[in-house]
This record gives sequence, structure tokens and C-alpha cells, in this order.
Amino acid sequence: MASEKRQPRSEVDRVQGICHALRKAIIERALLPGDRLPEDALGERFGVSRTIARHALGQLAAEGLVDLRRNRIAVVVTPSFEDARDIFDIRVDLERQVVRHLAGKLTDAQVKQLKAIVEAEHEARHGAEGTSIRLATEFHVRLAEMTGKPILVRYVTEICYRAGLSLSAFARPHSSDCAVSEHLELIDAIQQGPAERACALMDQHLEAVASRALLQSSGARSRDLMNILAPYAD
Amino acid sequence: MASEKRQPRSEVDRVQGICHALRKAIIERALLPGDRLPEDALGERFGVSRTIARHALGQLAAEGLVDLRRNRIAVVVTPSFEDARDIFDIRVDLERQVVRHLAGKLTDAQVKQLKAIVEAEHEARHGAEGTSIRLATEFHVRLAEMTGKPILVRYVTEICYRAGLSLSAFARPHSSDCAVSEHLELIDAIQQGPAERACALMDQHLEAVASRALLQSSGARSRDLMNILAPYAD
DNA sequence: CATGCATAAAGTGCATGCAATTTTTATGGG
DNA sequence: CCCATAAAAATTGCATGCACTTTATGCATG
Repeated sequence: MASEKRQPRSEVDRVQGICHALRKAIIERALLPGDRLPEDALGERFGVSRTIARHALGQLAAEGLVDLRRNRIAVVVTPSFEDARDIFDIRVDLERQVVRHLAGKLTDAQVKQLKAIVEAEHEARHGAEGTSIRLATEFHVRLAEMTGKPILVRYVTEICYRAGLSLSAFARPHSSDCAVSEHLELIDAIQQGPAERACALMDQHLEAVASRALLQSSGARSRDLMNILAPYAD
Repeated sequence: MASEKRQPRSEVDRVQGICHALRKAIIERALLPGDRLPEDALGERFGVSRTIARHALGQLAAEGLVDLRRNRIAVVVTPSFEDARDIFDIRVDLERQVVRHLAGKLTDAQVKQLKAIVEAEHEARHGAEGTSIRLATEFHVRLAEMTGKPILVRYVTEICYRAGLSLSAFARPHSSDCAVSEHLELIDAIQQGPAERACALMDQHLEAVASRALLQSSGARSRDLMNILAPYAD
């Protein structure tokens, strides 16, 4: 009962804690593009002062998840269609790097870990949509972490969250069944196959995710009044 | 004398102003890896309170330029050799995208703009080393901006600064002459050539920059006392 | 003369308060 | 009933102050 690790009284870091919570809320679509994030409200909710909440918002703005304009209430970013396309283009490159580094080198423990996530995805497929999307994202992040390259992890993580936000701006239906089977195939290909085949499969998977959401859906679903009213303008 | 645009009394944003200044100092090697950045000192130097300086440091930490640890003075990041390699790998992918989007599509005005930067590089080649490096970076950033894709610009910019910092951690001699001629060839290839040739040239250029700095140089140049003194130990 | 410990200095972590700006609500006229 | 306008409320921008932690200094001791 003696040598317990002393918690420095304030958890890891309060700013990071808030960032984490907000990222999760965004990826789970509890927070939608355009939603307001007033500093007081955040501070009160998380039991900190406005100073800390403000700092957290600054971080999220740097990550492209929050829109911060002077003297204005912070809002969740509303990615444009072009943004979404660009984000997925970058994501493909980054995740190809992940796959290239990992192909043929996954340990059994790692495979097990990945399959556990996919299993969780499978179980969540009829529950809250948010959980399913979060797990799908976690799969990709975990994969990146297995490269042991912190900088690559940072960029993959960020771009995955931005991709998730883009999806939430355009697509409603998230067909988790596809994701599950595709993720399983990916694990297999990375574990065994040559890097090229695994890369190709990752390309295919991401392209599928993007087009299920971005293309199939009626294009914009933009909340921009000008677009919505265009057909009625004449 | 009437309709001047009203400046909101405080420039664009004081936090961004400080970030800008520090980024520039880092890329010009006025600030070196490991250099301390105390909040008070920054605040005093830039005429703002610690609150603002602190916020700026948070942003730079998110960009990977500053190391921020609890209760400790912020320091300029010291990238490891592996970090440098990973950064350049990502950079290659991102800049290939830039080139792919731009190949065969540069306007005359854009070409002129790029050549002006290279011209400035040429003139700076015997002046302060920092200026030369900053201009070389600016060339790549400007190129990215010409794609008109803000997200791509953001990532290219960030990775260029991180690459510059990595170089400053390992390499001393920055041979600007090479950069100048290579940049000129790049402009040409992007303006005329097919995307594939331009991409290949960009690959080659970045690989050359990286190896001139990372490989040719004796590896680490780490300021770690233990390493420095190793030969003198016995 | 090197080493360990107590004390002082420097620096960060964070809440609070006030001025300035924006957003909302209320009000009056057409 | 709608629009413009003015007052009120909400919200951000930022400096300051205090508690706490780390780092530096000094002093005694073996």
C-alpha cells in the first residue's frame, strides 16, 4: 500500500483532456459541423476556467477541427467538398506509408489487437452510429501506432479525425458492415502479403469509404443557405 | 483619405504574430534545437502578457516545433535522426501531390513569382545562411499555395518547417547553390513536362536535400554531452 | 575540495476581473 | 406585420495575481 505512483494532483494535462473529449465528441458525431463551442460553457462543463478551455480550442483549431475567428464563438469546422477530397488524398498517401512499413512485419500480438478492434466494430454495428465510426477510426490510428513512428502517427491521427469530420458533414449513412469486412481483409493482407498488394487494398478501402460517403450521397447536403435555395431562386 | 480599411486596433492576431516570428527565427536558425523559450521573456519581447506567449507556445508545440513539458521551460524541439527521416518521407508524398496538381498548369505570372524567389535565393547565397534557408523553404511553400488547396498548403508548410528544423539539428553546411539550380529545373519541369517527370524531379530534389544534410553529415551532431565526449572518455 | 541539504530565485499552471466586441432582445415607426 | 434602431446580455481578448514546481544558489559538513 506504499509505492503507489503519485498522481500529480492534476491529471495528465487538463488542456489535453478537453481536446481529447472534444475530438471524441466530433468523431462520434455528437458534435456536428457548425455547432458552437463557447468558452464559458466548455469551462463549466469540464470544471476549468475559460483560460484552459480557450487554450484547448486553440489546439483544436490548429488541428483543423474547430473554426476560431476573432471575437466570435468557436464552432466545429464545416469542411467543404473540396476540403474533404483533399483530406482523403493526403490520407491515402499517409496510410500507404503505414502499410508499407508494416507489410509482412506484424507480430501475432499486433494482429490480435487489431482483430479485437474489428470485433468491437462488429458488435457495435447496430448500436449507436457514433461508436461504430469511432472504432473504425481507432483501427486506422492503431495501425499507424504500430509503425512506432511518432510523427507519422501524429499526422495519420489528425487526418483521420478530419476525414471523420468531413464525412459527418456530407454523409449520413455509415455502413459499418463494409468497414468490418474490409478491415479484416486489410489485416490479412498486411500480415502476409507483399507491401504492394497491401497498399493497393488500403487504397481501395479508403477510396470506398470516401465514395460511399462523398459521392454516393447527394453531393453537398450543405447547410449553406445559398446552395439550398439555388433551385428556388429562378 | 476616407474609406481606408479599419484595422481592428490590434493587428491580425497577436498569438499568430508571435508564432510567425518564432517560426521564422527557427527556420533561419536564429533559434536552435534545445534553445529555451521562457514565457516571461517572450511576453516581454513581443509586448504581450504571458498568457499570449503561452498560447503561442501551445500552437508551436502542436506543429512539432516546440517541446512543452509540464512545469518546464519550453524548448525548441530537437528532432531525432529517425524523426528527420520520417519527416522527409512525408514531405516527399505531400510535395508530389503539389507537383501533380500543378504540372502543366502554371500560369506565366506564377512562373514569374517562383523565379523571383529563386532570384532572391541566388542573391542571398553569400549572405546570412538563415536567409538562404528561409527563401528555399518559401519556394516550396509558395509552390504549395499555387494549388489553391488550403489543407494541402497547411500540411506542406508545417512539414517544411519541421524539415528545416531537422536539418538545423544535423547539418551545418547548407549548399544554397544546389538548391538554386535545382529549383530552377523544377519550375521548368512543372511548367512544361508531364506530371510524372516533374514528380520524379521533386523526389530527386528532396532526396538530395535530405542526403546532403542527413547522410553526408557525420550522422548526429547531437549536442548530447555523453556522445560528444565519447571519443575523449578513456 | 567535493557532496548533500536547506533556502532563495525563477518559472509555470491557472483562475479571476475588466474592457471591448458581438449577439440578442426590446422598442418604436411605418 | 415587418423592418430599422437602440439598449441589454452574452461572449471574447487579455493582463494580472497567487499558488505550486522546478532550478539555481549558498552553506555547512565529511
